[in-house]
Amino acid sequence: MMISTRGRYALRVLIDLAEHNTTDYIPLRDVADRQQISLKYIERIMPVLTKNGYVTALHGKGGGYRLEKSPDSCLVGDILRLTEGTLAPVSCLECSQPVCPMQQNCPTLPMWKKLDKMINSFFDSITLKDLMQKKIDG
Amino acid sequence: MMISTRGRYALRVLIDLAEHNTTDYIPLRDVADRQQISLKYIERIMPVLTKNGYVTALHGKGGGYRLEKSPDSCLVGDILRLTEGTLAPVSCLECSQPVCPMQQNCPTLPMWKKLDKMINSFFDSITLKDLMQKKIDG
DNA sequence: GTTCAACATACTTGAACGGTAGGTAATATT
DNA sequence: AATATTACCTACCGTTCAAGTATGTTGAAC
Repeated sequence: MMISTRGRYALRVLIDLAEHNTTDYIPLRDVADRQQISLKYIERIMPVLTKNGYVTALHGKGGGYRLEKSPDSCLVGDILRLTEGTLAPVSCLECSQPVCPMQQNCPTLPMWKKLDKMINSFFDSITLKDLMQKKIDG
Repeated sequence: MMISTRGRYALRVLIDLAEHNTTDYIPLRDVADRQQISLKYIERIMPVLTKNGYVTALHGKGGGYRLEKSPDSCLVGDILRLTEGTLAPVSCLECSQPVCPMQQNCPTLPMWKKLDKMINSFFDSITLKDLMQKKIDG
């Protein structure tokens, strides 16, 4: 599996925040209920979105999260890379992995690289707004 | 990770067999040495390629494997689906998984479906011969 | 100062990956 | 016939990761 629940949940939370956008802060409890996602699990994913300016968080009563960017300026690719770490379809392409001994003349490596580029530019061509407007035809 | 060593090794073994193609059978030992792949591990991957007509196997002394199809008739997509089981980039798309409760109006599902199609047709547009001729530009 | 919410840390459970070990079946050579 | 060689089969193993729980601590509003 290339894209885990981390990235998928993050997208759904951001969309949910956008759809219920007010000047108020929205408690994650509400989002989790609507999206049927474990609250405690998604709680651990949110800080990375806060630190990168996608949302602001407010502690305490009346607190919660508020979307800080307009949905049409949020690239799905950026959000996924942030939450997933990498979108590489094979471990050969991850810098964390030890270098493959066959890398120099591996006949398949160019194919993985090309796919990796395809995947990244696919996600970079889609914004949160596109998803909300169901502009993507599966 | 979407594509594990199973599929990647299978491709490399088939290419290796094609590159050393003779009328003889080639012992997997030789391929494993050249490709620096664990013999015992790849041994377990081969039978699915035998059963699907990609290679014929001969037991005993002088035995081994022989490629049965021409490299330009072997689609990378077929080989990967055979060895990996599925190329689905998210678990939502796997029929083995329980159905997602939000599936009906999930705003992200069409995107995953579109990506899935993209990935499958990408691999279906590449043959073993293309890989051997390094026709893919990463 | 109590309540509510974000944030932090540790732990758990299950599955998968990537392999190893040992044995059996089939074929060729001697 | 015996032996060597090779594919094939089954079981096991160690590590990592996904996904989620549990239990707090910090910060803000009332």
